[in-house]
Amino acid sequence: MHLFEAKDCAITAIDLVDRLDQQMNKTTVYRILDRLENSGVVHSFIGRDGLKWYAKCKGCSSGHHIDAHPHFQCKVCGKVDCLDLKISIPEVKNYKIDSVEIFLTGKCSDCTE
Amino acid sequence: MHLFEAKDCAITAIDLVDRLDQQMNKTTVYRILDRLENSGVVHSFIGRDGLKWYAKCKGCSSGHHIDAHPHFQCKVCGKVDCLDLKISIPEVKNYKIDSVEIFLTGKCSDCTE
DNA sequence: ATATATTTGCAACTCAGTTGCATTAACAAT
DNA sequence: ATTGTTAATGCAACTGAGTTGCAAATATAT
Ligand SMILES: [Mn+2]
Ligand SMILES: [Mn+2]
Ligand SMILES: [Zn+2]
Ligand SMILES: [Zn+2]
Repeated sequence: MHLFEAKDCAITAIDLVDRLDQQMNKTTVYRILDRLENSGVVHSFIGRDGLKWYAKCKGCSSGHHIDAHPHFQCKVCGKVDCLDLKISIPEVKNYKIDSVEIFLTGKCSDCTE
Repeated sequence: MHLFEAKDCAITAIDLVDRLDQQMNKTTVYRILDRLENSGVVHSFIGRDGLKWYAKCKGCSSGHHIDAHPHFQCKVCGKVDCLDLKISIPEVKNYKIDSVEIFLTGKCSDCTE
């Protein structure tokens, strides 16, 4: 749909709105993001600040997301990455777990001196 | 500070504001929550909807939170619980991980027929 | 009693995200 | 090409959680 998903790290909705300000309306950006998410092109998650982040999917299809990976935010540069990492959650008594969302924070390699 | 932390599951800030509407102003509720969090009485986290949730701490002290536990939201009743469960995150190359936030969704025991 | 610091109420504000509606662009059928 | 139908966009106004500034009220200290 749109090429602005060439980045391999995540980006906030507002950041996209800002960046595309000259090219399209903010409502349009949000609607395109919705469509991209529904069609399995991007996935979204909520950061510790409550903002919505988007990143491109790998191997998801329309209506079926398989993005169970953790996300990592660097406290120094603020960048958010999708981690290609499988985390297993043990069975929990009295709880039937369907989905897992993991948000890590720390320091990325660029910011480690 | 205030007694409304007798619940053992989590509660949203807006829910508290609503519930205390007759007794105090919403600004006051938010400020008390801030203080309670800073003093280690409650901890907060962001739900999948971007809302802020609060739950009482166990063994945290002023300025030092040790709430590394996962949170679970039931898709049916919407209730959010703190899980007394330790999840280990493996080392990840190029990332120095400081904090871990885990949000699970599924079905709680009350809602399993 | 008086001065000082802390807490509260209120209104106005911020800001990410949404909604309604009119306009435009894309697509099909004739 | 012309008309009709559908989907995509722009714009402005709205929503709702959370914040801020400031004045009024309470509490604490001297
Ligand atoms: Mn991701
Ligand atoms: Mn908790
Ligand atoms: Zn970094
Ligand atoms: Zn339930």
